[in-house]
Amino acid sequence: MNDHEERESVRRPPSKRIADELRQAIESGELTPGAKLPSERDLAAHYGTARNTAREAVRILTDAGLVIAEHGRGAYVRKPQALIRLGNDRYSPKYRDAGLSPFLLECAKQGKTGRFEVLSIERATPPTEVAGRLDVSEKTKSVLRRENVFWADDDPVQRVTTYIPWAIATGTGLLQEEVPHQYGIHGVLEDRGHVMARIREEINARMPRADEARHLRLPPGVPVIDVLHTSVDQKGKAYEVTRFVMRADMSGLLYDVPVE
Amino acid sequence: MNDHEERESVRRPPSKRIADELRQAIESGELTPGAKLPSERDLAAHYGTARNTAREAVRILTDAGLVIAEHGRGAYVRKPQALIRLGNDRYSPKYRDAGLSPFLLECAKQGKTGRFEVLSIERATPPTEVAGRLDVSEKTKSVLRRENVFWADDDPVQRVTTYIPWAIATGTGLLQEEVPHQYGIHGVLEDRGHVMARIREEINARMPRADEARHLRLPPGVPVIDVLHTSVDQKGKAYEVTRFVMRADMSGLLYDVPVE
DNA sequence: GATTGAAACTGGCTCAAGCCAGTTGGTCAA
DNA sequence: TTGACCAACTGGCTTGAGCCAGTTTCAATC
Repeated sequence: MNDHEERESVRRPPSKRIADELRQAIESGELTPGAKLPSERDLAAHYGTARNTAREAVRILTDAGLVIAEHGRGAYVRKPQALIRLGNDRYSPKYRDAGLSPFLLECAKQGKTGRFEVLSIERATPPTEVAGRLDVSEKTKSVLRRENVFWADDDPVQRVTTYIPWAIATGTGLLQEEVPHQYGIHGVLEDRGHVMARIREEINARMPRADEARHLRLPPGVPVIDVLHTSVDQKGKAYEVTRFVMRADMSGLLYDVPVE
Repeated sequence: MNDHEERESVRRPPSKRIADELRQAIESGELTPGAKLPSERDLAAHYGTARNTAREAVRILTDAGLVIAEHGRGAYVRKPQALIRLGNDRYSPKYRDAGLSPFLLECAKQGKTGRFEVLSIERATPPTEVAGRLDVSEKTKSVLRRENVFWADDDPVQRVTTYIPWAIATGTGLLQEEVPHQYGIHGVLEDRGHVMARIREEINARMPRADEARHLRLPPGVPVIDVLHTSVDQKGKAYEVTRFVMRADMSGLLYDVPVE
């Protein structure tokens, strides 16, 4: 649009530029799932390109699974969908007994050095699937969100996002003190008697989002394994939701974890 | 090309028809991995279409992962590559003790009815990865190959291909008698004292081949889980190689199998 | 013999136009 | 009210042209 942008992306072909803008609109929530995209002819007119070019942009999004095109009707933003659902299970708490997180223990078993990098700790509004599990109060809809990247030697292997209801995070004084990395927030909560079981609710393989691909240094076209954990107490009340996103080719670190 | 074909595929667009022919050439082995495809301009001239149409055909194969296009060099048949490698492990022989194959037992657990359909039993030359494991004699390179489709209720879930060295298949009289379906060739060999351990050597997720998609009734774009087993005796000599290809969304039937 | 450089290839991407085939919503007649 | 039909939309696919940017090859030059 302006000089500045053109200089930076001078070689970005128009089809990809249009796709970028549409993708941005989708990922930012401006275009919600189910929303209809402008028709190919409208896109072409709006961006001043041939219809073929606009069509190519839509195709890029279709290939990426963000959009579904219906002959005669239009193109629509797709509801998120897993490529593979591998199954559900529970896993044992024996790793805590060993004094290590499962990830670090697996790294050690495989002769690698595991470490954490904290990307952010902040107050946030949880995504719907997390809010639903956590039963966050409708008024506040507020959680403590922490994002980590886990490394095995020099490879970024896992991205971990943890969500805890804001009331619990403040009520337990989680924010007032240093959180030991090797246990994570999960471990601190457990020390306070909050967590009794951790349920591995969903295991999926899917294509990574742009930021995930960046953090995990993924080449294009490589899928990730996506695991959603919920931590519950004896009464089944959820205190924590954790999402692991990991390089599929490193998932031995995940799947070698013994099943209860 | 001729009247007959045109009547049958009158509505198949040229781009897809070209893609079909190239795919056929690749899957039949006429174009081996690494082979160079004709250039887009040559394809267009050969089929009497615009270059864009030939280009679209190549793109279809690129999207399907069969071909890789290199700017300035050409398009080449890709070497088969796994999308995801999940890991290696061994699994226990306890299912035989239960008198059921793992598949049937899992079906029962999940309240489904499991059954087999035999597609073929024949003498064949094994693919290289199987020949390598089986250590088949260089001269004959001959195995007994059996192909099954496994059903859970009315869903085709698994396709199973079993390879046994021809000498063993004949030596044990496997061909002279009815092979009990619930055990498979593996079970018959075990009865004869041949099989001591079954090693799950590779677990991959990948896109299905055309025939696999057909047998498993897979919609386009859905990946499969691909597991390669090798059965060995005490001395580590391989007697059988089995390949399981299953719907990824039914793989609970596989992954719920306890690990030793 | 080594280096350079141009020509002849390759795929990447776009344009402007057109026809086909589905979907949708309205109009008009029964 | 119901049904048939048509017009205006949608995406699917093709054409034939052109320019760009990589790679390869080979002949001319150093």
